[in-house]
Amino acid sequence: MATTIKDVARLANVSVATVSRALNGAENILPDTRARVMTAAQELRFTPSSAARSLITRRTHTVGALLPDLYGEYFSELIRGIDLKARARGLHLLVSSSHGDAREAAAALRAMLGRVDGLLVMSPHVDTASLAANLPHGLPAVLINTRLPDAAVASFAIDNHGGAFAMTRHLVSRGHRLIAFIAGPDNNYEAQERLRGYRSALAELLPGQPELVLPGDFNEQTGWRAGSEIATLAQRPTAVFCGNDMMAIGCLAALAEAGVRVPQDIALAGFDDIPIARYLTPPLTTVRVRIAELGSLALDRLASAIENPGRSAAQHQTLRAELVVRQSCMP
Amino acid sequence: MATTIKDVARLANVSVATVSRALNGAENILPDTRARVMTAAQELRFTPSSAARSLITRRTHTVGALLPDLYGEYFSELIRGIDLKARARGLHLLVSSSHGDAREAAAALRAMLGRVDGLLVMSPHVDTASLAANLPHGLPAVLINTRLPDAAVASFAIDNHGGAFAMTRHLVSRGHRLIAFIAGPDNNYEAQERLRGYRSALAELLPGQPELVLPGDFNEQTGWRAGSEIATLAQRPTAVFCGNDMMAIGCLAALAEAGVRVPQDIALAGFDDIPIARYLTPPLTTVRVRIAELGSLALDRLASAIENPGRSAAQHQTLRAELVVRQSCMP
DNA sequence: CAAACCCATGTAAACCTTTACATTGATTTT
DNA sequence: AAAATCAATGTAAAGGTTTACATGGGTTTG
Repeated sequence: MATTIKDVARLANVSVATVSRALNGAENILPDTRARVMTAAQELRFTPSSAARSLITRRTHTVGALLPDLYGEYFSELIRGIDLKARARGLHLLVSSSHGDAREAAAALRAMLGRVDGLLVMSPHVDTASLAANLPHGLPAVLINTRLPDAAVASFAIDNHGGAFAMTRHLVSRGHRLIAFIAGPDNNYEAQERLRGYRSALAELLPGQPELVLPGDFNEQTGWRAGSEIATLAQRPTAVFCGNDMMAIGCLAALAEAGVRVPQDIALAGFDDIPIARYLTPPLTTVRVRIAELGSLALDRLASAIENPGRSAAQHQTLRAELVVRQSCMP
Repeated sequence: MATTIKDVARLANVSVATVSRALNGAENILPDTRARVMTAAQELRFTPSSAARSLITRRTHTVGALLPDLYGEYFSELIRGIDLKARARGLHLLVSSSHGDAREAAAALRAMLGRVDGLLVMSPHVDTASLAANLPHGLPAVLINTRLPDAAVASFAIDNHGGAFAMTRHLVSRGHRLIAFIAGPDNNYEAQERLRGYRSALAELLPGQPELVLPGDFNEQTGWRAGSEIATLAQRPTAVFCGNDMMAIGCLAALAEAGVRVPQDIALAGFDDIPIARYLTPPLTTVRVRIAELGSLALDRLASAIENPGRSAAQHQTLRAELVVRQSCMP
């Protein structure tokens, strides 16, 4: 690290400009000179100071990912998808997470400001989203699963409403009439959309049939709690649709503990199709969301926004969510 | 981003040095002057260029995490633990992953070089580990779950051998004699240690009893494959000890599919105690590894190595792995 | 053969901040 | 009252790289 471009220049008997050109693959340089520079650089184990470089080029070759949390398979998959593409494009990935509220998110965002060429923001909080909208002008950003109607920012989202609607329809078509729904956190956009999908399907397909919504927060524990409650209900529903797979896992455990068999006694469905969903006992019927793909797409869009700062299509793209029927709701 | 410290200085009617001092909380500055600078900075939405700053201070306030993969709950938990502490200390987190082989890892490591103040390296590949040992002199690093006997680098590891030994002993104490083991990847240090623990426990507690080791790679799929094979075995083992929880999940699914009941027909055990382990049906007996804590500890150590470059204790610390008995091996 | 040109390379400015050192004016000491 | 000290602020160098512009030798062209 102590070795600079000057040291290389001295050893190769050229100027620093030539070293820079050789290392960055400029055209107009004698093959012989380039070779000499390369050798010298290798010999000295020279690594250009990225600080100095980005100071002048105004590029950090880093993208920031602002996530609500790093907990569980969902985000694991998302990061995996992002990282995959980031690596392929030679971009570094700066992650930040665990920001409970919008204020923390704002701080995290500000801290990233000079360090990244672009930003991937996934935030369920509506106010955080609006914050992302007043990003420093010119900093490319892509929103993931966030509502931000008229902002000049590209965004990707899962079709949560459509997926939840399809799942509810599927359950209805299987003869279920009383279908419980375990909701996600109130202030979470995805959770809201899924709940809305459940409700509109009920309203359309089973008019007059009451809904049964239990609170949850997307973690196993609240799924477990809801499952225990359902098991003891006087008028027990014949199907439970969980706002995400994690809660379905918790719910499944609670039901098993209470002696309620899935799928014989009750049908169970989740949302996300996290990798282990198919390995549960019984395998979980769920809505497939290509989470890693969501991350990959978002990063690709961000990367092209960085490369062509001009035409930043503030497009919103929705990813279809597809029904995956497994044994957890096949009597 | 176009606004620099000079703009602030002009607006506040002071020199750039004073702005710098005011913003960085130097002592010797008139409260009135400081206030004026703060106001100006806020008004202009000034954010110091981290490139320029780290160019001169030689600090990036960023740590790099080099991970083998970002797949599944294990790494999700690890990153969570790292991120938690990093945030608390005002450090940014640069992640890099998916490096299949040592060459890729080396490239990732080199790319991080100027960008981080320290490095967290988790690599199962022995050759990668040795690579971490010849890091640019002076760059603090902490190794996680990696074998590197005599390097001058701090390291943390789970007591994989002890955990596997304890689990095997537990199974033996429950009366099991033929205990299968589903191994992790060959070239993975953790996998090796766990296998070694299984073997030494067998040798010590059931001398003469043959071992039964099936290949695996730590993913659900190979666990499933091994489970299917076990189900059809002529002389079926009475217990299966999986090298990690992911494979246990796959194995459980395969056994259920084949009509082999857990725990009535066969006992099942895993390793890691990932969050969902307790929510499986039946809840999984496993070895608890405080994964998030492992990450937190490693980051704390790294942070203190960064702050006190002098006394870099190249200590190796082992984290106890503790048995968690749940219903998957209680007949 | 001189002029025009081209190509490889060198020189130096620019990027933005921190900080050692210089300066100033006020306050204390002799 | 002059000298010494001190605190607040200013000046300018330094950090390592890229790149616009300058330079100079060789080649082509008229």
